[in-house]
Amino acid sequence: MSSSRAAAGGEGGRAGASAGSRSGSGTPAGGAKAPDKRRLILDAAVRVFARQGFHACRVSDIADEAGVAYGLVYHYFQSKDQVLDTLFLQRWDVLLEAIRETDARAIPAREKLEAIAGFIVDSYRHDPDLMKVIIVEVTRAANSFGAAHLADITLAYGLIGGIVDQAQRDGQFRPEISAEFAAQAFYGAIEQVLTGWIFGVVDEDDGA
Amino acid sequence: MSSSRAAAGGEGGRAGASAGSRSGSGTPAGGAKAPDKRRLILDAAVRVFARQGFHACRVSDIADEAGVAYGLVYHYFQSKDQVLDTLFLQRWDVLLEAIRETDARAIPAREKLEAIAGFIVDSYRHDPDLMKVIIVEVTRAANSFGAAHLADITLAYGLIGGIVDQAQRDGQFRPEISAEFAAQAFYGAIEQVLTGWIFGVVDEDDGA
DNA sequence: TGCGATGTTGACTGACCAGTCAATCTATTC
DNA sequence: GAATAGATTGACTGGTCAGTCAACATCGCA
Repeated sequence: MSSSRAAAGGEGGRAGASAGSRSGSGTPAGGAKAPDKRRLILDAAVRVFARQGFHACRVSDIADEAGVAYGLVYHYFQSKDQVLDTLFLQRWDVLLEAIRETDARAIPAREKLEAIAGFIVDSYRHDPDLMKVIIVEVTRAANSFGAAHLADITLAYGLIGGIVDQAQRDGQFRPEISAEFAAQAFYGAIEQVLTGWIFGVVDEDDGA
Repeated sequence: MSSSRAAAGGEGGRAGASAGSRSGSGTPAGGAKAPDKRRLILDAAVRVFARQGFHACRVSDIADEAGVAYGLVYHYFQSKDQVLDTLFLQRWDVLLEAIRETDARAIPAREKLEAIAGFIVDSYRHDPDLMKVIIVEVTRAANSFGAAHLADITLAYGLIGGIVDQAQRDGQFRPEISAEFAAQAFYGAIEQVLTGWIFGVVDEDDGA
């Protein structure tokens, strides 16, 4: 479910304005024919982006890493940007869904936030490269991809803010600081800790 | 004092390897002759970087904004990178000094952290463009400039961590989570809130 | 006033790389 | 076993910019 939706979401941003002109788009429309190479390219891109960074790498690096020809990347994706867009949307949808699901549970707000933090940390432990790419190249890249996906990113803050807001009305949380401020600080703290792990400036122990 | 020190720190990173070949380097050595144009270029760069982003802008944009010829940028700076390096180092030194000074005061650790957060927020209020550039283009740009200045950035985390560590020994703070973890989360929360202000996803009220 | 040093100019070059495209290969269908 | 459609290839193009450089302007000093 999530993969098809994420793959379809290709408004992109930068790059050409000639979208949706050809037949389909990413996935070869109806007949599920060649999911192999497309997936291969995405997985290779994660590794290359994580290793060299999005801007520092060339499309040929991705093709080489995937073991396919240069042109094939453009057979499955409209642009280099769209490869990253796809990776991001795919994962971000999962995160948003996890937040919504957590929020729906009948547990104290504090535990909800702990669950969300735990989910993000688990995502990192499960696939560090992918999380590195998403955080470093999108979430924290406010001038490039962060701007293109600002709405999606802000949605996550909003959901977290909603949890805090509700808890403040219930009297679970103190009302001194605004919910959206708290949400921002909460998310920022998690992301910074992950960034610390990613770049090895702190080693991985917990506490929260 | 701080400007001359910051201007001198020019190991840089990327770009050419032909450093320090010509006479002096940045500031025209001994005789304080033309501080005008150099400062003009730095100020223009702040505006351009804040508006367009470092990667998206051209060196000619900086020159135009400053009202000087293209080549003059290269008279005062070895590379486009070095312009940003200079801006960063200049401001970061001020921050590090503020943290050290705060730490030296005989006040509770909680107040120290509040003072540091306040200093960063004040820096933003005083010159939002400069803080935007430093946060967006350096501090959060872990793959490009963040990597080049990792040592400086980590130094700040270390100083904050030191405050927490001391407070844990004193019994002021609980020892459950490691000091470096706390420092990372503390700094991340501040930076994320500022980022929220910078990109207008949250409006500016306080609470902490 | 003349001369070296320093400041200032902007056209030009060289490298880099995203994206194109025509050709080739590999099913699948009738 | 042709014919069609999609998959795959990689050499090539076009545009973009960082950085260079040779010429010109201005300043300070003897």
